[in-house]
Amino acid sequence: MSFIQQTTDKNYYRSSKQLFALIDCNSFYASCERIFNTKIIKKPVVVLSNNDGCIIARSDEAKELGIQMGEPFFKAKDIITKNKVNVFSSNYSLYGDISNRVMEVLSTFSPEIEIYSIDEAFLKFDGFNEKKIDDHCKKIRDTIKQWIGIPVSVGVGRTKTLAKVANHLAKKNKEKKGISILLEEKEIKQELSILDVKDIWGIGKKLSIFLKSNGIYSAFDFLQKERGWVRKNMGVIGERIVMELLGLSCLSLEMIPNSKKNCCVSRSFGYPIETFEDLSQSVANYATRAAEKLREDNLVTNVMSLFLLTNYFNKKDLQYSNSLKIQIDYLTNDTVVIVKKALEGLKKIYRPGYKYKKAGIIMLNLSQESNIQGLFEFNKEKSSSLMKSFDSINLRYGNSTIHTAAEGINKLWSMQRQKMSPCYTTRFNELLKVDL
DNA sequence: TCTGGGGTCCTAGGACCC
DNA sequence: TCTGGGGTCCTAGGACCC
Repeated sequence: MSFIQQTTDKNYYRSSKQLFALIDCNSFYASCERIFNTKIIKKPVVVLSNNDGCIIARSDEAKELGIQMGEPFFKAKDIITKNKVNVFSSNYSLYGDISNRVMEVLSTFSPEIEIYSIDEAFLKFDGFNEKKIDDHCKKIRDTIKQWIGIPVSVGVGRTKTLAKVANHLAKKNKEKKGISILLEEKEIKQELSILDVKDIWGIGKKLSIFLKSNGIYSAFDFLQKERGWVRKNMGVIGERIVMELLGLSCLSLEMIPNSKKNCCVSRSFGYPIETFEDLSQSVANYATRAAEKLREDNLVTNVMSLFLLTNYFNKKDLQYSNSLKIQIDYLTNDTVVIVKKALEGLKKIYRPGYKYKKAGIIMLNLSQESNIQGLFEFNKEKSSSLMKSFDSINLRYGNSTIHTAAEGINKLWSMQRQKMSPCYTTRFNELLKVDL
């Protein structure tokens, strides 16, 4: 028996009182660039990943030109030049700051908010009069646009997954004007029957290929499958998606962000690098940043993983990749210790004769700093006062004002970001430079 | 020439124990 | 010759997300 047969009588679509709204900023990074550069409004805009490698955000005008998400920049270069597309390197401090402002405004519209990503948040609309929801959504959209200058889409449903579906419709159908409220059973079924399985939240590339090879093309087709089949082939995740699409909420609003379990710092190099010297400078730099990130969140660890790899796109070159798990004898977030351990690890997995493309560090099994106790109290205090000075100097005078000797001075390996906009909202000095 | 970065969760299978 | 079975814990890898 399929899920839908089992559940039709129970009429889940009407049973739940709770409502979720998903607010999603349209082409977020491109929209951020537009706030401070009015000349590019209504013009095609794309934003590139680190190293100006891939296209990671596109304005509607850029989408219409056929530029694909995730497409390598060099492949789209012809279309970009021909159509005078405005191109920006990513400027995460700008986007992060704008995101905080958007979230702050959103939180005035409901006491229950989950910040889901840099450009998305779920709000809970419990106890709202359904007739007034549309007005409320309009107000959200207008306020964010007016106060911050970012266009958003709003989708409302009885589960997070249905709110995602609604948001998808709000974005896709122009006549909806950025708002879609999906609560009526008939309408839900209608929309699910034309929703491609690949567009369901939680179903990615692999699963959608698998589903289509089994004759499942729409979300509605998916709901026709027997429960046992879904469980067997897609595990609990598949089952959960089905329940959510049927209006049975399985995913709750996470108002308090869980503390991070891992923390990764990795970059592709601006140029392929071969020497141990260059590689160790980059690893020292990533380890330094990783330690800083831990201190920002008051976290510590005693285990980390180091990895490095060559460019697998470059078929002519010899390929090598390796990773190493590194244990530290005590919990720490001390830059000096973490850099030292990372470099010791690098010696073990570095092999000469390869052109390295990327390296990174993952801090694992993170726990709260307050957990440090016992034998290492002495070291802890000494280290944390040094690290505090380290962090406050870098905060005041800019990143990497102070750094460990291992990071080196000639950063040949560092990223290329040729088209970056100024950090309008976060770095006064840079703004001055530009204005002058 | 040029192909991102940072996360989460789930599962299968091995190690180990009694 | 014949060599248990069930439980737990850990880890690597795969899938997904933005």
